[in-house]
Amino acid sequence: MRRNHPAGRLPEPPSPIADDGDETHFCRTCAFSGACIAEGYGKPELVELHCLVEHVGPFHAGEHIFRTGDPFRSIFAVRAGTVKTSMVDPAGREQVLGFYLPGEVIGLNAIYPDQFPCDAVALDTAYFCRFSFPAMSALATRMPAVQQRLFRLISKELGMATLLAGDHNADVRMAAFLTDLAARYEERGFSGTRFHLSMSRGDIANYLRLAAETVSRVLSRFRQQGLIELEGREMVLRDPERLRAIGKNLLPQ
Amino acid sequence: MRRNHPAGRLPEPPSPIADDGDETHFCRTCAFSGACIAEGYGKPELVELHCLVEHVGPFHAGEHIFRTGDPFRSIFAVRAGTVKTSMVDPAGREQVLGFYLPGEVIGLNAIYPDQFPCDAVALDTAYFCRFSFPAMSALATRMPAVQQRLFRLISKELGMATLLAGDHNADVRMAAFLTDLAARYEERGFSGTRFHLSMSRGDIANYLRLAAETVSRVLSRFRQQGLIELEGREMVLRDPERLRAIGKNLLPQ
DNA sequence: AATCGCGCTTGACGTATGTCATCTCTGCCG
DNA sequence: CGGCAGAGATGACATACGTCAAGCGCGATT
Repeated sequence: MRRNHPAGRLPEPPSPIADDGDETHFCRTCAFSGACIAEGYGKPELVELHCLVEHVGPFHAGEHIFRTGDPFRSIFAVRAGTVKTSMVDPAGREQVLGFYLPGEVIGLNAIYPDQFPCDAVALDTAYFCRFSFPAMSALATRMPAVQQRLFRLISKELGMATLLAGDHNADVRMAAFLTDLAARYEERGFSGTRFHLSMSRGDIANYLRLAAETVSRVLSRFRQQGLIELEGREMVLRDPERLRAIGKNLLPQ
Repeated sequence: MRRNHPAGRLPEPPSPIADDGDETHFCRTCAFSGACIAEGYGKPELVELHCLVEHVGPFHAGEHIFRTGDPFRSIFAVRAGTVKTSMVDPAGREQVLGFYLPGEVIGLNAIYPDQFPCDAVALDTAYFCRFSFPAMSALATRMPAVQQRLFRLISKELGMATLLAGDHNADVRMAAFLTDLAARYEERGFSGTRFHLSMSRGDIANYLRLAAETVSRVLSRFRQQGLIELEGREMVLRDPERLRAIGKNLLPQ
């Protein structure tokens, strides 16, 4: 069967990177930047927040940021690249928990068990800000905006996990996945209609609790229906509104 | 088909109630009691924690504790009774999010959206401690143990939601559900092998993302296999270890 | 006592999606 | 250049679970 787009590769999408921070300013897209803005720049606490940050990386595709069972000491904000978190269930099957883009935070689910309950693997070259969690907690007790930010980050992640746990068919899951990804790219200032999928079909399938073959079939059908353009891992959303409508049952609001 | 247990009703299980708290002591089973113990009793902050508690109830079966969209001002610790939380998706289908026993806390998923994303309904007569969340946050900034407790409570809920989102068959889901329920009853000092199911088969099915008929069939099979005894909603776990083994893929650790 | 409604169970059947197998394409490496 | 491995697409088939339907038991209402 012929592909329904003209010959030739799609143009390169912009590369998502959020590393515009320095010693005294956060990356604009960082999940913690709101804490600063809320308090006003220049406060002495801000300097402290920066002091407890450590820049780490690069991690290359396939490298672990942390592993299941590692003692929980830090959370990580993605500065550049994409991360997959996953756990291996007692039957030895991998379960993908999430994908994380620049500006997002990984490691929050380690607070309760006090050790990482999952692996985090770079899907492409990735850089991070590492925040010592004890230090951040201590800071949070003096800086209500930081505490608020942490509560909201965890609570938001809880909301996402809840939605994914719902009972939805393959089309809904796939459309919601694409819409969510697009919204997150857009939120961070990247294109919300044109992006690179850093993860394999198998990872997407696993994340959505589908078989890889089902993901292939749904994507093929979406392409036939003119909802998307897709060549390899280069994605163009041709009809974001219909995608949103299809996935609405699984989307917030 | 004949039931495989002798004639006559099962004996009444003990009624789960956790209301042994007073003005200066928390209920032993309360999720917040740890915060006190960690700090040592008698500190002035403890009195403050008690000051921001308001006892509410009774709510009778079917009554709402809060509704979707209500502004988020408080979280609730269950003192007695059982609660179901659920959201209605855009297609109008109910999705049960969880069941909460005495000592457990509801409302944490409202922090991020700043309004309740779900309904909370009493399944039997229920009493609560209501904690003003702003007051509790403020207290948390002065009392690291309270902050820690809140972080851990939300993070734990995140872990549970993640497990439920996994891809597991009906037997695994049902066995894990029963094992988890038993563990939570036991943790609070009630029998972990003999308890009353306050929720309908339909609610269980919805929570586990199965059809009510499937729940009936699985329970019937578990009964035939001698794993459980069940009459109406009175449950006896006859082989908790095998149930745990069946559900292990979905259980923490 | 008769009626009704609801929760629950059980059987028959349909279907969405998983599983297995094959094929293509691409990139990598000797 | 040839061979190989892995990702992805697609078709054929299997199955777990949902849906539909019938029937039972029990408590509430009249």
